[in-house]
Amino acid sequence: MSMGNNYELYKVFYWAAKTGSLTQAAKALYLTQPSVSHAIKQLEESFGVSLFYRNSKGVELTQEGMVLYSYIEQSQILITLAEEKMAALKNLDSGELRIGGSDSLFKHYVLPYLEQFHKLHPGVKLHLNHGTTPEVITFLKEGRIDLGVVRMPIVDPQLQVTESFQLQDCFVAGARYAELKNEVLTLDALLQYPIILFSRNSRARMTITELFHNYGYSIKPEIEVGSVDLLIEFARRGLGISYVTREFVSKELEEGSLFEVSLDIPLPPSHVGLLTMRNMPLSSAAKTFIGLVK
Amino acid sequence: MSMGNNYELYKVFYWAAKTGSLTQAAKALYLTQPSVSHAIKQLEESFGVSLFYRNSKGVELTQEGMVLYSYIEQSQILITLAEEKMAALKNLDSGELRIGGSDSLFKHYVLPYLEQFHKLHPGVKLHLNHGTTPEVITFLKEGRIDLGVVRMPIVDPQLQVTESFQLQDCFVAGARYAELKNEVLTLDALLQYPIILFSRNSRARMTITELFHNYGYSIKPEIEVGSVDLLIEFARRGLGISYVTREFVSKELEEGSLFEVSLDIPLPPSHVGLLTMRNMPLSSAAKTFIGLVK
DNA sequence: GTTACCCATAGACATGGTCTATATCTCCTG
DNA sequence: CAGGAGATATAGACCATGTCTATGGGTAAC
Repeated sequence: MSMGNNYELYKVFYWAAKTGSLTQAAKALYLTQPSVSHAIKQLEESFGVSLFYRNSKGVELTQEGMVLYSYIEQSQILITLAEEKMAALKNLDSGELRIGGSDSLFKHYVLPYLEQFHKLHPGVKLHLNHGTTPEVITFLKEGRIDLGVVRMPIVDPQLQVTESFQLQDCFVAGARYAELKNEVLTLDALLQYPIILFSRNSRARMTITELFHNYGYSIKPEIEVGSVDLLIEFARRGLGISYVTREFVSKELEEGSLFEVSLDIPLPPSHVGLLTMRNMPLSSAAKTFIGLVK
Repeated sequence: MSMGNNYELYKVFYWAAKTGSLTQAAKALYLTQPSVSHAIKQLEESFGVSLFYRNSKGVELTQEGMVLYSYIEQSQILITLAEEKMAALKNLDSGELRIGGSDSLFKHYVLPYLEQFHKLHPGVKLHLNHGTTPEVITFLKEGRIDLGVVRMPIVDPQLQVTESFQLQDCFVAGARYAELKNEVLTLDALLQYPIILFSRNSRARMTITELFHNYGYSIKPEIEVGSVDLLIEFARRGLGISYVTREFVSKELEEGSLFEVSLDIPLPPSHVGLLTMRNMPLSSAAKTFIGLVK
């Protein structure tokens, strides 16, 4: 009575019962007939019960064998489904990809990659969770997202950071300030104009504030807004000069509804990073997506 | 991509996921922690996917691991149920016993054993299929019954016969023929009385016919009936002398409503045999029942 | 009678699962 | 901050056991 069989035996039993032949079962399992015979015997001895009638045509389940089969069949089917499902997850025929980040980064930066990814792997469900950088980091640590897309720099020993893309922030203005189009302004000159900045707690805002401070100036916005779309819109309507990421206004720059205001100092580039948990395995979907971005 | 894992790995995975700890899983499976660690790693490599996050407190399922677990959990539960069920069948806490035979043998011979068996193993369902000897043999060969209870002799190479009990056939009469009570009749004398026999195709009928034939007589019944009950009833009512199995009329003999008619020749005993298929494994229930009878 | 197809058995062999020993990491505690 | 407790990972040795080949026996069909 050593209950607790090697579960491998059930696989053999399943095929023997299903095919009604130890020989056929052996072929299905890429084994030899004696191996199957031996396996069935082991099961029978462990249960102390005969599972098959042996006859010249093959084997047939006994009453007890049928009882066992009724359980094992379901069990084996589930395992087969599990293996298929795992293969699907691996091949990205299925599964999900959960990304966290800010709306503007999603819209202007992540979207094309997502489209590409979705085209390649339409079976993978996409979940976008928007939030601020600290929120995204929390999501990551709670396992609610697979990766985060945020502005650099991030310093957190638990996080793996992949700097993936460089963005260039700049000042832009609309037709109202057309006279600045071919000028190169000093900081002092710039500050004569009304400035529109992103709200106080954003990384871009902190960066530009610090930069001006280093040059001995203090930048105080006329207008503060909470979304990149508003930064763009206000600049277009001539309410002031907006500090935005150049890549996010490429359309407006092309069509001429906005132009870049040149300065006599270089503005620091900002980096976008992909955040993942360090020492945590990535899902196939996340791995593939990151590969796509790089 | 060598899909087709050793199913034993799923058992390990199940316990690791269930306990949230490789160490605990190892204890549950009577393995060491490195063995479990190794097993999980094999699964992960075969799927090309991480199944667990490892942390200092133990392990936690990844998204993919959860998917796998949702299948494997059911599968393992089914296997556990299967093993419990098989143990129950072995212990005769469950299962069924299917016996074929004639109604009279059931009533007069098998019943006490069935009662005893049922008392010992109330979980085993009993199925009685009545039929003639050839029918019972057919049932056996078709696997519709586990064993048959019939009169001997049976000659069939496919059948295993266990002679289990000896019955003595005899002639009995009722009050109407009270004058024979202390007589010892010759066959000749007996044949002066009306004889009641079982129907033509029964083994008892053939036996007695042949016996008389060997002594140079021909026995021709006044009345032929199709059941033992009628044989008894007719004799009691004085319609003639019935040839019955003594053990089947023990009650009537005791209470005096019938008495045995002695003859000057010995009547051959008849044997009841338990029939099973030769070279076919017996269910636990059948094995136990046969043991009980012997 | 003979062929062909089953399953059972025996015994040799080698794969691979399991072990011990050790490393590494994290968390918690004094 | 050092050190202990407890978690998993790794390396390497060993031997159990699963698998094979070879063979036997039985039955059905031609």
